[in-house]
Amino acid sequence: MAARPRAPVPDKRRIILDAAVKVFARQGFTQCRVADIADEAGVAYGLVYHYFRSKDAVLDTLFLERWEVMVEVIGQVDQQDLPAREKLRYVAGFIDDSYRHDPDLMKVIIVEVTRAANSFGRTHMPDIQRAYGRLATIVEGGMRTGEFRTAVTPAFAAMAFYGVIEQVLTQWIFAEGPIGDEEFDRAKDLIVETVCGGLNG
Amino acid sequence: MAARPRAPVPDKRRIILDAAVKVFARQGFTQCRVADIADEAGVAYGLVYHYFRSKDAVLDTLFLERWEVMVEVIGQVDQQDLPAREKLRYVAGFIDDSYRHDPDLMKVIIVEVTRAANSFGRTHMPDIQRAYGRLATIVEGGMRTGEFRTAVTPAFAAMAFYGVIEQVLTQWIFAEGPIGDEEFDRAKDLIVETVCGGLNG
DNA sequence: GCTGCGATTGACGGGTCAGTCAAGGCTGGA
DNA sequence: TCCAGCCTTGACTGACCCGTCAATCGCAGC
Repeated sequence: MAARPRAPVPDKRRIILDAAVKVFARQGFTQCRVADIADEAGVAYGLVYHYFRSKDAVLDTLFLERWEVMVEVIGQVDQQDLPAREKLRYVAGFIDDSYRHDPDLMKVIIVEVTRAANSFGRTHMPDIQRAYGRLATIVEGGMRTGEFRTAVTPAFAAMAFYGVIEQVLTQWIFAEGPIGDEEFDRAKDLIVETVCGGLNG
Repeated sequence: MAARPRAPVPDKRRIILDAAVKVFARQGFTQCRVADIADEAGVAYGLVYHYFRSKDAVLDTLFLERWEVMVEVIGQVDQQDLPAREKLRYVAGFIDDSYRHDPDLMKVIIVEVTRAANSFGRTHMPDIQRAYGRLATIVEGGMRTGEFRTAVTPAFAAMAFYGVIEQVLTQWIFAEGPIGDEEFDRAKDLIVETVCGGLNG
């Protein structure tokens, strides 16, 4: 694919997407108006509709852009020759870093999509399931080598693992101030330690 | 408090609340109109505003009604003389049964409140935190007796535990058909087995 | 039967907002 | 310089919906 021939310098489409992340994170998808996105982007109202079919399409684009990267990463981690626990640690670290790098985007993805059972969560269910499936494959590998117990199914373990991660992110989302670097670093380890090690002594 | 002197037989307030659960679960809080609630309840539009200050107040009432019971139960379980793991199992079972008994209500509570970081989740944060706090107390007790490792903090463990439970419910919420009894029964054990036992062999 | 009052009704006001569209701007090629 | 075509603008349309309110209902007590 050749470099895009047009788009002189300011990629308005990108500017609109970035503005939408901010606005969706601040006000929520439903509460915000398309005019808010346009204002945040410093662009006319109608331009949003030049680049996107609808308000929904803006969120769809944001979600897919990031989610597909994540699914890809999970798949690639599983290709590596590593203990399953290390693979999970890498995944937890990736999601953790995603939040650290762009908390607004992750907030939007989690709050407006992966947990929105009546709207975008339903339309993107196949994408979400794909991520679960790949996590389950990692767990399954760990069970095959005897590294993990088989007390629960790989699918259940994957769900639990992802549930813990989302809950950690949710805490951060609800938190008032910014999160410190130490907390980000610690979280990766705690997530894996909890899910793999368990509470029992 | 004496029995309410009025309210001949059909408690319209209750009917409206029950109808709201159905409608909120089916369409989501934002997507549904107050008229939908009134229609579902078989009641005039204005009556909703006779019993509730606003559409928001209907959801607040539904949430608090159930959430306060849950917080109370968690507190009482902790009073019992049981291993911490059994306490957690009881809590998981209670939430599990809550969903089994009234999936629509639990769906509404989770989707529209505990995970709604931009609206009701924020206003009810203190209530939600209270539940976390009580779970953490249970874990802390388990650590004091040596039953649980102290590899993670009680607060983190409580969060992880609750995260797994919510993720299980979320799966059910997203599922198309009804959930079988066996699956409900199995879930309680799997949740505790995962969080307490861990994946490592 | 009459009166008082809470329960109930549903049309309406006022405001909001997604998406459309016609017009104007800008740029690069001829 | 001129033209063609995409980029950009923002007022406008049509629809939607929350909450109000004036009117009506129906029961309880007298």
